[in-house]
Amino acid sequence: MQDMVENGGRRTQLLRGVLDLCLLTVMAEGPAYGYEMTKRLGARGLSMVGEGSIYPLLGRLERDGLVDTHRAASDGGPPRKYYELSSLGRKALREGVFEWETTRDAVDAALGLTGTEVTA
Amino acid sequence: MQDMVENGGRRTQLLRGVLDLCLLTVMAEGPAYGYEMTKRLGARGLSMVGEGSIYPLLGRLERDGLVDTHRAASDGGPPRKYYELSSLGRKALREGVFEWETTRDAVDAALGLTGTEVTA
DNA sequence: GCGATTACCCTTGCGTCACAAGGTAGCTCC
DNA sequence: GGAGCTACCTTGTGACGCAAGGGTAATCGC
Repeated sequence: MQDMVENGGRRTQLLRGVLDLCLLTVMAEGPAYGYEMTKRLGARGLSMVGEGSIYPLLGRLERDGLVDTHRAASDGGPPRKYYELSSLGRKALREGVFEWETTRDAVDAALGLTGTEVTA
Repeated sequence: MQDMVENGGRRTQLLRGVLDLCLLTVMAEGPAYGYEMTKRLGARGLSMVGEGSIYPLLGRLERDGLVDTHRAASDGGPPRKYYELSSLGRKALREGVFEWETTRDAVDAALGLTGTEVTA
């Protein structure tokens, strides 16, 4: 039950406050539905983000007016609920990414990771 | 009461899972006491990390055996409680920083920030 | 002596949020 | 009819950053 503590407890914490941005980014490339987004996130390196994480999150985004939704039949299975960025969502994404970059750099500085890195 | 929502709600979330690493990093440069660390963190760009955030955290680090502590008189005020990395803490710091770097890069990728940046 | 200020410690309660687990519905293929 | 996939959603738990509030010791001005 607490295997998450053994596995990726820190990772879980580290994803806080960015998962919504990741989802918004995925949508920024076109409408998407929940089940699909878990896979897309996995393909981008966020391997372990499951449905239990994103559906509540998507609900919040919808409630806050950051996304518009519509349902459409799927070729095999229950109808899909597509999520799409609203203009408000686009703004939130821009601001959120900025906050991420700022905080990320501050953390890197605090951890003494500045400059020594990389970037390729 | 919810001004934190207006101020830095996301920032608060973004600091989750890294604040302990920041503290451990500060200690890695030598023993330090709580009150001082708030200032040192501020000097490193983590401006608004207050005592209410770090004392519970320090308690956790101590409980988990990542730091050793001792008290010593101060020149003016109540005695200071100095925190110092244990070897277990040094290990946790190394691993934690690695997890931070990994997750940070995955998030950057998910947000489409790869390569285009910077570093200066 | 006494209030104010500063350095320094700590606890309580709150709210957010990622996640595991569990549940439902529709379709296909055997 | 059941195995297996897609696809949706809810409930409960736990972690943890933080504001607020409280306490103690030294110093300074009066």
